[in-house]
Amino acid sequence: MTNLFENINDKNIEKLKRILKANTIKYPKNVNVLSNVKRDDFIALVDTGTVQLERSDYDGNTTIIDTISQGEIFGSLTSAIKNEEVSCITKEETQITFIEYNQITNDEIIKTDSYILFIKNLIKLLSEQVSIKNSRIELLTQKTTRDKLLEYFKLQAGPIGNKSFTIPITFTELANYLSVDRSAMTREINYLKEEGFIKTNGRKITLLY
Amino acid sequence: MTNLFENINDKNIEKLKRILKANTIKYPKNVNVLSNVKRDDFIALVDTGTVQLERSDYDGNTTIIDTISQGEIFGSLTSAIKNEEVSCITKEETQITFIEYNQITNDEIIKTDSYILFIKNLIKLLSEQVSIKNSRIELLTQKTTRDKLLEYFKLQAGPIGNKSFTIPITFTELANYLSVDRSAMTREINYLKEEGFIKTNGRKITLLY
DNA sequence: TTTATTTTGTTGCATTTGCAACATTTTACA
DNA sequence: TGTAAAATGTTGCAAATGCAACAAAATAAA
Repeated sequence: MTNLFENINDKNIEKLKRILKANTIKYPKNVNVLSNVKRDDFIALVDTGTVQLERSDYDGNTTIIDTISQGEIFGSLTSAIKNEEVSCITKEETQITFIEYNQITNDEIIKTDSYILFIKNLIKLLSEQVSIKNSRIELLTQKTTRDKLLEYFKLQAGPIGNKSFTIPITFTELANYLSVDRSAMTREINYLKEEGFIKTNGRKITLLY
Repeated sequence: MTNLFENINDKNIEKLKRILKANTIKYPKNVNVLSNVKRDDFIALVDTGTVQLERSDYDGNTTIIDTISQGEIFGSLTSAIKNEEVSCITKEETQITFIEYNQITNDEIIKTDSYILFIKNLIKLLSEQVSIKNSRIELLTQKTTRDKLLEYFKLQAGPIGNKSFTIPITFTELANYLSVDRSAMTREINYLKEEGFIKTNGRKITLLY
């Protein structure tokens, strides 16, 4: 995942932030960030920490739409956060830098040396977001839990097709990510084991096909 | 939806395209575009027509990952098209302009007058793509077909909350978009009608709540 | 206009899945 | 280290859903 200030040295990062009128704020754990920032179109960069875009159903269930980690961006331009039911919660102590969309092409910034690099990073970052979301859509459009799991395993195995890998999230989070019931997912994993498709050891999965 | 060359006059568009070494190709209906373009990272702009990113299952089922219309972009940076099973099919006669990612910041282009406008459009376009995909993810993560439909209706009703609207796609396409079985979706729509939640007249939906 | 193609409507049935309601294990943290 | 919180494991059951297999209606194409 590309970092917004990749290949730019600290001094120039500070300069860019100043000219962009970037606003850096530190939040404690479990705070709704959006309540503070429902203003203009902006890009929010997670400097440190993690935030999650969550939707709460009428019956209290929570679905995670997106998890944004260090170096990644979110914002009113990219998110369905105009939607009131979506909230943006810090999962740990998190520092966020806000940049107004209109500042990205202000008169001063476009004369700055590291501007081109910054723009290139931003475009790459956004492109990666689209790509990641396409992957998730591919998972979510699978009809059965089994198909979702097998497709997820295929993604984890990577283009080389490793037979063994450790999933980077808990099974509870995976169920949420795939939008299936956790117990039903566990059951399906057991079926896959019984039928000899996979072996598991904690979060380590080994494909047997 | 923002157009990549919005607010740029024809003469400057031509100039930009030339400096970007943009490559414009015309395709007939029902052609796989990607077979021609598996090279470097690129952005593909649909000048006219429509293309669809599709995934074909082992058992022949087709799921539409994305539909790209006039003025919109797709490309190896944004799509999961590195994945071999995803193909990109023209749905009508379609003209596409290809721009290599690295050209977006070439030496000549950054001195061009309309460059800033172009970059701003590109960033906005990419942001909109992320937003659209977030919406679809919101739909797909709904647990039941009923919830998917109601959420889709809510999106169609818009922020003002119109009670009546005509869905812009066929029910067959909607079922595909929501990743549910079409006949099961029809059944659920009937239940919604019986229970007095909605009225329908062809593709016109009226919300009664 | 006639023909072909696509979309829509309908229903029975087997399967999948969510849900509830637990026990158990692991991890986080005071 | 002890305790609270989170994650994992398990199972019965009702409900939701995919699938197959049609017929009919609406559109598009020749």
